[in-house]
Amino acid sequence: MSDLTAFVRKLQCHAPLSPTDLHALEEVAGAAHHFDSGTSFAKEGSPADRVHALLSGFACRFKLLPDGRRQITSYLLPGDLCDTRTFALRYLDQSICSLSRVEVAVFTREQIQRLEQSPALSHAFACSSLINQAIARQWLINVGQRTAFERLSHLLCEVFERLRSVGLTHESSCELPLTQTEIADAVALSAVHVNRTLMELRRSRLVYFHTRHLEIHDLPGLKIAAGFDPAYLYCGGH
Amino acid sequence: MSDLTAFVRKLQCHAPLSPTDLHALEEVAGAAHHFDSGTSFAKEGSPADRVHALLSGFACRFKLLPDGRRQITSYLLPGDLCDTRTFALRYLDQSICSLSRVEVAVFTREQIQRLEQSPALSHAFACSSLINQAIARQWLINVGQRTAFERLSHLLCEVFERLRSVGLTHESSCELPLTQTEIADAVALSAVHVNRTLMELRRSRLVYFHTRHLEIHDLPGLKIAAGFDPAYLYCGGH
DNA sequence: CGTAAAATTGATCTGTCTCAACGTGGGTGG
DNA sequence: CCACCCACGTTGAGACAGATCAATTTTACG
Repeated sequence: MSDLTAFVRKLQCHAPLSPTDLHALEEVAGAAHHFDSGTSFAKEGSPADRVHALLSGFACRFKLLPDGRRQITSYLLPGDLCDTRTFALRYLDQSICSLSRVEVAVFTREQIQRLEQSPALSHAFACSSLINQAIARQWLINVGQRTAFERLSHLLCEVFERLRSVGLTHESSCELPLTQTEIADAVALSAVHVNRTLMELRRSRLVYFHTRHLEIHDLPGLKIAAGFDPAYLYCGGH
Repeated sequence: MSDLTAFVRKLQCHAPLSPTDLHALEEVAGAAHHFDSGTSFAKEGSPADRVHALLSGFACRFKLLPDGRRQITSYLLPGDLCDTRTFALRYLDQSICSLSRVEVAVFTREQIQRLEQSPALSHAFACSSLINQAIARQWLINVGQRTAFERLSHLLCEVFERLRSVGLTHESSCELPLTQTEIADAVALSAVHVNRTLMELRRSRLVYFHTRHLEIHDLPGLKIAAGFDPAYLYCGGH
């Protein structure tokens, strides 16, 4: 039996789930799949016949350019769900790859249809999709307009808030199983410059990131440096 | 009575619409709204109680940073539709602003619900949302990984294909009512550099853009320069 | 026509990249 | 349990794509 805590907690940010809803989710989620770090469990060009929910660990969507440049277009954190309307298109336009050991619930079209008969679940799925779109737009703003320092600050604020909404932070720290290269490909900087900028964040006494562990020393300061407004994450509640 | 041609044509790329569907659309679209260039007809922070479809003209979503930097996060071209699930969230996270004189159909929640009772329309709306998401991801890749020359090439390829799918191109030219500044804020370059790069595209005999009119002299060459793969636009058909 | 917005061009500056070397820590096999 | 190894992180120096600043020209439009 897999642990749906993060997933359920995230959905409950958007709509109160009835015991029936919870039961339906549990039944359908069934046995979760486990994948090691670095596994592409959804592949660009393959049929769009499954929807994934990440139960634990980190994953990402990305695209490779022919010459090797890579852009990570989103991080999937515990509780995150792919768009339930994916079935409308024939094939996936991007791969999803685990960045750590992950636990993934896989839903078929029929299962999603069944779940969406519950207004609460249907509403929560819709919110989830819209928020993912808002996050994607924020990433575009990040990469398009912000300096390296602001960019990293913003990304760290966002990830911290998203993890907090599913209970995966302590007071002001969290696990962040990402290499500096994986951060670099998300914010569109070189790994070298990410390293230098993380140093600068440390020197500014805002953030300390080491061995996949993030400590935020001054969250208000970090938010100001980033120009971070958490409204788009709708973590507050219904 | 407003002209739904572009909108209908776009939906028909995704699902064959029955006469009943067409009739329902026409009835509901009713009188379109007209706005002059530079009008924000949907405002960040305002209640998400309407869905817009652009019938003619150009518009964009954007976000301003406090110090004036602006990122355009998407262009809305004739036939484009905002996500029909917008109602799931309380307020809009971005403004939509016309870039030319536009004609906009406005739908209420009830109208969308009625339309979505048709499986064909519901499917077409879902496709539309997913394609908009794919476009947003392409823009992130564009801004994150491509050089100025590739970036502009890619944007022009994309816009040209999108306009072509709604019949708004001639053999190899189209109207593009955008200033170089508006292009600059979409691809995250300075207006000066957009200008220089457009010159370079011209010198390369790929593209000639002048007085809001785009002529593509070598579409295959432009696609290669851009690394453009139109699959994500699903313009082909069902 | 006159005027303001948009496009064009040149000169200079800078944030970030690239290349290259070196440090470090955790896992593996002997 | 030690030694090696490899991925990851760190640091320095130099290069460059694109930004910025500042004219000047062209275009759109009342």
